[in-house]
Amino acid sequence: MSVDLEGPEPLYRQIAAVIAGRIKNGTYRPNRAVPSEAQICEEFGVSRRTARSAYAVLAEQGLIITVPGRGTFVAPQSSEPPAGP
Amino acid sequence: MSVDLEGPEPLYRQIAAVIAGRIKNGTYRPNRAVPSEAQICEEFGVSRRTARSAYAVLAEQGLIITVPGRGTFVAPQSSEPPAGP
Amino acid sequence: MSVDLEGPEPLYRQIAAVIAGRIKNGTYRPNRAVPSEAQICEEFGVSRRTARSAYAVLAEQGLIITVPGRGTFVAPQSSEPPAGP
Amino acid sequence: MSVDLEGPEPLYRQIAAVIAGRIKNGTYRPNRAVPSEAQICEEFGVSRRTARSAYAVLAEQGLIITVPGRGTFVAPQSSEPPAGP
DNA sequence: GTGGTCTAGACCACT
DNA sequence: GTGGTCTAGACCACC
Repeated sequence: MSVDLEGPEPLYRQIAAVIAGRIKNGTYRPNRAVPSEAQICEEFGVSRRTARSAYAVLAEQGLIITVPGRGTFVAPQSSEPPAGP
Repeated sequence: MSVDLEGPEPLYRQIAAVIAGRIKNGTYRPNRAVPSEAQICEEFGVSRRTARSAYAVLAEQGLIITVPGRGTFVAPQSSEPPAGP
Repeated sequence: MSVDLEGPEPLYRQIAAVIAGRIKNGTYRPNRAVPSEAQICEEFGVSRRTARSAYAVLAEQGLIITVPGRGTFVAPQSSEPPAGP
Repeated sequence: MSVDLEGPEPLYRQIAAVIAGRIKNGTYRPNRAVPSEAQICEEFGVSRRTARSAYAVLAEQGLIITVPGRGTFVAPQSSEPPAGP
């Protein structure tokens, strides 16, 4: 769940992977908020720039959507929902 | 740990061998950075071109990987890790 | 250019009318910024909510457009431009 | 060909539009370099951050491709070539 | 020389 | 509070 500051993988990609994992395992659920950019800065100890880059990756993958002034949310039908019928 | 300026072995191969040795004996560990090209230039007193050639050899052997904008790193499962279970 | 705190007209409408006047007489020109919400607060001594309400009126009239992260601007071809051909 | 620093459109989008126009009208031709990020900074008087954002837009549209250490280039079959058979 | 990554800070509208 | 935009600076590998 943590990132490797000294590893070869860019920080923003590591963070994106961590958040993507939480979305896929149901920690963050569809139509619910993911941590704000500021919270990402705190949790991973990175600048806002890096936090935004991480979320840009996830948005490009369609996993999250951002709403100016409101926040960032897990996309409605992202990947595999944690529970079926 | 030094190089032989007058021997038959090309400088860049001598340097590559030194670095490979440090990787194999655990001085440089998997997923951690090796010295930057600039640091190689300083340590061995060589040009940047020579430093690059040395790292090209190591990359071809799969010992290191380079990541644009982040640096050069020891490959994840390179050769023998310094400590077992 | 001032507002009437005791009159029947809501503050935000009075402010909207003042700004609309400045747009129409060319004080604020097309594609140029109008005062930020914070500046409206200062100039008229109102709360941010009131400033926002005033600008909401102008946006509804098509006189201004807002761009997240950049500011608020006079619409491209708003009403009567100050100078003809 | 210039940008409006005070207009509502974000700078990076204005720059992206200018470069896209030059690609479409043949000023910049397929498989040829577009201005480097540094040149964009100079020509439009913006920071490198803004220059990169502009090129990110064009890359997303498939108009350009970037090659680390080499430069940025017009994509091979971008849009309408300026001359037919 | 090139682009890729990262930091620390700012101001804006929006809720 | 939120995200969107922008600046000024840095270090890195790559050519």
